[in-house]
Amino acid sequence: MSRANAGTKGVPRADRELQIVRAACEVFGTIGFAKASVAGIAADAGISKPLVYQYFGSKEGLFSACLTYGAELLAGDMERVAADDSVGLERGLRTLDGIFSILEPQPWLWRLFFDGTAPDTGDVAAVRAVYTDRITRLAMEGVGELMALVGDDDPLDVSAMTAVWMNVVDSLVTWWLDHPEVTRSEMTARCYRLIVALSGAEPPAAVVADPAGR
Amino acid sequence: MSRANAGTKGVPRADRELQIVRAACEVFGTIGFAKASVAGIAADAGISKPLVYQYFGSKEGLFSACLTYGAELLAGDMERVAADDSVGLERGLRTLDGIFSILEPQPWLWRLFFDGTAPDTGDVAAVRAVYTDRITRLAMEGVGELMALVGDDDPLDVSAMTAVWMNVVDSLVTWWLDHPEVTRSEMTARCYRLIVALSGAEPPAAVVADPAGR
DNA sequence: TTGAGGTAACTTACTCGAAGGTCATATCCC
DNA sequence: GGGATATGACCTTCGAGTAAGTTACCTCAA
Repeated sequence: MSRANAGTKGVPRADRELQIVRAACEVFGTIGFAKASVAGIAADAGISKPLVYQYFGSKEGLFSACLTYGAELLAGDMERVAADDSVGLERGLRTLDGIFSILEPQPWLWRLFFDGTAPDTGDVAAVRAVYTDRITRLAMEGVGELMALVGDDDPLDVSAMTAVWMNVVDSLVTWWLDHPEVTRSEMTARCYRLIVALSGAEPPAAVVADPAGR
Repeated sequence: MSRANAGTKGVPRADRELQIVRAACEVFGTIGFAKASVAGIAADAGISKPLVYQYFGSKEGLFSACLTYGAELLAGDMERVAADDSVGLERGLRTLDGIFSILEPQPWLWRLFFDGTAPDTGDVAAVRAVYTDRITRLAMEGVGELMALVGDDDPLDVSAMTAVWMNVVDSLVTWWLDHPEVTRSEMTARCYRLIVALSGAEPPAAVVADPAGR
């Protein structure tokens, strides 16, 4: 008796893992950890549930892998921007544009990181802590520079403003997801205008060719 | 044979419903709809699960009631602020302070509204739509005034900025929850300073007696 | 005044389905 | 044969929702 596709030593483990992780990222990032089912993810990836468990051990293990995959992409890009010599609002804009470029083909990656239904213990928490540290450090560095420019160096103020900044990014991405007809460059231009509107001062405009967004 | 406390016609329905809703708000707002269990909420409220179903019909029905309870409090206060004659950043600050005053004794109410794990269909969606409309209208009105002052009246820009503003509020509240030693008045003063730092321009300072927050 | 019936408040003990996780087995390549 | 890739069928747990019964208060006729 032959089982469908059983034993087909078709795909090397590393490739299969990546394929599963990509499918899982979309599901987790779209409907959240709690609502996602492993069987559904396996079906999306075109394989069976036991294979997921063989490779990732548990639903949490799979989520950890997804978190690592997505966060590494984002944190890497933010560090690249931070290594440039831009400061203040320009750095903020460049960071936003980098995030948009990564999220353009796979917008759900962002929500992976802010998923309130994911476990906050064990391996998942550890992975998240690593990347939260890396990203928060970058954000706080940038926000600190900005606030020093305007003369406020109260550490708690910087802390609160960092939280605000990270949520501003979150809200801009979320808004973008709700307006799929808006392109990445339009979105970056929009962020430029909003920042100008908020701050009054014009930051160097090197990031966007045309602030009107066309 | 006597069942524990069965038939004790202790509490009128309206009182009991309020008691259940309050307990449920805390649970839903703290761990989210998906992770919350009706049995757990019943236990917290000090009653049994079937009573919840008798009064609210389903888990979703209970959540709808919670949403209505919390959103009515918040929307009511925001409308009160909007009815004042403050504009621009001052109105933003007054709105924040009003939100803080409501959330001070029951901070979890805020999360109720932004819970991504709650169903987005049926009664819950309808209730949320009603309050989203009410609150977004107010926010967009305030943000629109502000952006008109700086000469940007692009509707999509106003829409995006409204999303940003609402998430800024969210992030400030969340930051506050993570720093329980900070009092409401300190928090309002902090918001004042952050807004000043962001905008450069000083808004009328009537909301806070001492911007240094002491 | 009393007690019988109606009804609201409340519970224990269950059903049932969905989803996490496991087992035994099949196929293929070296 | 041995190890890697893969699966259908199963077990188990958890939680939403239900059935059926229990107690207490209220009303009203005799």
